[in-house]
Amino acid sequence: MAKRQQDFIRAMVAEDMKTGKYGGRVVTRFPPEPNGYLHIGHAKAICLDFGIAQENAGVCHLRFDDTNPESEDVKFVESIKEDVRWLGFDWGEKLFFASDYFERLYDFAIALVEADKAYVDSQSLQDIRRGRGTVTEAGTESPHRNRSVAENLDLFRRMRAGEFKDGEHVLRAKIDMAAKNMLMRDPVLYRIRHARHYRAGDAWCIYPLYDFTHCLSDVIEQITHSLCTLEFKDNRALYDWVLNAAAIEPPRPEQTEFARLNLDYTVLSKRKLVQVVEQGLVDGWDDPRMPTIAGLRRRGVTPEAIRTFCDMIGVARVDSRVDMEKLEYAIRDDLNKRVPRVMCVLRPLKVVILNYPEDQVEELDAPHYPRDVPQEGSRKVPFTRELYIERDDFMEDPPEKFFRLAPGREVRLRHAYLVKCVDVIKDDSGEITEIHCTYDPETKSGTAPDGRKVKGTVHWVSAAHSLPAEVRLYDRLFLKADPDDVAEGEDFTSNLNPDSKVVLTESRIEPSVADAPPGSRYQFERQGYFVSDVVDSSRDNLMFNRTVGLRDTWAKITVADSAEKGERRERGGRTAREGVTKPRQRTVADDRGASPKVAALTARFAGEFGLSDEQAKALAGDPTLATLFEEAVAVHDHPKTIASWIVGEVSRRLKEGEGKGLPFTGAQVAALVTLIDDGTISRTTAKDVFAEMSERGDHPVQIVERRGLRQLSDPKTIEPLVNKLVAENPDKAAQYRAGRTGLLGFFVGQVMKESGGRANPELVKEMVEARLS
RNA sequence: UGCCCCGUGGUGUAACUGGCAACACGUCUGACUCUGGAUCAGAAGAGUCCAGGUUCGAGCCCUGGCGGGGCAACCA
Repeated sequence: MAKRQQDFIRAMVAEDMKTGKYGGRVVTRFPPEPNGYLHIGHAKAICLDFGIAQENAGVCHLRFDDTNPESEDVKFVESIKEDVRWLGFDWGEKLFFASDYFERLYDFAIALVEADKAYVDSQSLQDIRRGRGTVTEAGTESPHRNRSVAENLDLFRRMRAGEFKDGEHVLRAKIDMAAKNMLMRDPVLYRIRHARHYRAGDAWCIYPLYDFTHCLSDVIEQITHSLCTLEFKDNRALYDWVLNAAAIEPPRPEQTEFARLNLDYTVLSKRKLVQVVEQGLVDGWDDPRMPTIAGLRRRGVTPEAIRTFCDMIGVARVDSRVDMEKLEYAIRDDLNKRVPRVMCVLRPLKVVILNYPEDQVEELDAPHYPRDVPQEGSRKVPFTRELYIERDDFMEDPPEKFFRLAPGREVRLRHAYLVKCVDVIKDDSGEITEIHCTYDPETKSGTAPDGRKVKGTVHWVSAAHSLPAEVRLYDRLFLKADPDDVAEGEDFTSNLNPDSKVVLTESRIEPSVADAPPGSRYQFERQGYFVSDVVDSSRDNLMFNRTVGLRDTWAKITVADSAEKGERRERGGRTAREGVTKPRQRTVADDRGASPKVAALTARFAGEFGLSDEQAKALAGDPTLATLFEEAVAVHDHPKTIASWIVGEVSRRLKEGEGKGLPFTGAQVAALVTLIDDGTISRTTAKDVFAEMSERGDHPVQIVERRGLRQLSDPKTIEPLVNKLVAENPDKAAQYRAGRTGLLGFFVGQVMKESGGRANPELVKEMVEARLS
């Protein structure tokens, strides 16, 4: 079974399920603020939140994070619900509103005040800002920071009671005005706003802020995994602080961040989307060029395609920009399998079949799907003397690789006869107005009885029977993959693609589509996927939106040819993150940052023990490590090995342990190194022993004896292992002998694993090399 | 400039506890075809930002650089 590749979040959830951290529960939430429309970036989050719940038999809540009365509205609540449902997700009964928690949040706040962990600040907005300091300078404490609990309580209650005007007071957490993390500099928790809330009405005049609301809402709803985007990374400390302050014990909700989606040639920030709509640069929120769910829907994209796309792009912690091609692939892949084919001529060119009877009409059978799509259905297409074909499908003077119609050439009319161009009619200005052809009545099957081959097939409609239609061709909204890549003084709107919408009003479509309801999707053969517009299209006024074009290798050839004539495109080559390294200048001596004491110690370690400057500095810089090192070298005189163990393994341990200290002494480290030096254990084993030592503080010698970890250095013990492995992997052995020497690692690694890490790796390596040579 | 996060083919993601750098999109061949679509077969393309170090062995561990992003709303 090919297991689906897991992203780091799914791996984490799986781990939590395994360890029973939340007793097997998985509860996620999708928490939009009802102040705008959802876009494809939200779709990624929705697929994650709902997807992970689904996969783990959990639930996902839809929670509106509606704590800002000034920007929120029911209309957004409704559109968000519609979009989530349309995407195919179901929140069941789990529809929540943060505004419904106002009373409970207020109680939490009161408790915080009572615990002296929050206070009412009466400074002006400007003073609060000023007092926060900057990223490089600590903030200053508010003069009101030390108000008594009783006074704070009184003030906060009166804030709620409406005794003050907007901005007169705020409730702030009492944390640390000097915190490196700006969010921890006594963040504002509540503010006064005499504004009507779309849901809570006038019940409140104080409103909680995000950092206070979100984490406690998660607690109220018993969320287990609170997933959000990377820009909330720094907020996590505050999230945890509030939970601690509210005395919420684990298992409790935990926040995990992932990278938001960036898509090529479009923008996905609420602010910018608002801007293009409000400046009238697009035709509203559901303009098919918009990356909004509403826009994509109107464009004809299916929810399945969006979900597939979200699966394809994965989830990670790195900012990235996804190719538009990936979305287009997902759309085509889905539509190919499900939509009927019809013929529509976008830019008509009249064709007269000279030898076809004037008033004859043949109803030709045309299947709705090609052979390779397992769907049934067909329709009749009327064939007559006068037809339209695509202007692009005729060239008077065609290049080599042009397979379509040209003077003297024969092509197949899709689902109909072979026709040959015999004449080209032009008007006074030289514009081609009409093509004259003859047809071969023997070729109704689409093939010629005499076996002659035609390379090209073109689509067509009957001039008399076809229906007029408007077709809108949509393309990427921006000219540049990164719309923000602009010259000084310009903004992203200067990168707008002027041709992102091309309206064709002269198009002709086959009559079979006449009665299909708006929103019907088709593939217009050889063109692309289209949908009849849900708002504009009607029986008498057919209008279609292009969802996405077909893959077009002909277009690629044309582009390539013209590029060949002009300058060659630059290919390959790294531009983005080229790491240029300046030569290192710094030495221990000129290390300005270090205190004199540390510098002296560094110099002593380097001099006395012959350590590298880097190593010496690493040791000297941390008192715990320095002491440990001195203890160890006093017992065992191998400073270099000891130093590398301490700098490498011990320091890592120290970081992971988060200030808990080390359960072992320098003497124990020395003992461990001694075991390595005298060959008692392999280094592989030593790491294992070290792990146990730092877990429980046992003496390495005891660990080795108890677990029987002595190194295997006898070739006779190792040989059978090597032989067995080589016998079991004849193909790999052959590849190795053929020169794929990278496989050495595989063989050595396997033997090491087989021996429980006890084999002497050098010996193993030698033996494997000898055995395979 | 302080703190935090992150650097793997052109793009997005994988790589178990250090052990064959994998998958998808895109690109390029070829086959097939009544859609220059789809499908099928195949290929090219990274030695993992750089420099050191530890190790038999490093994308993964350590040190230092470089590069990108986030944070100074009474927004979320």
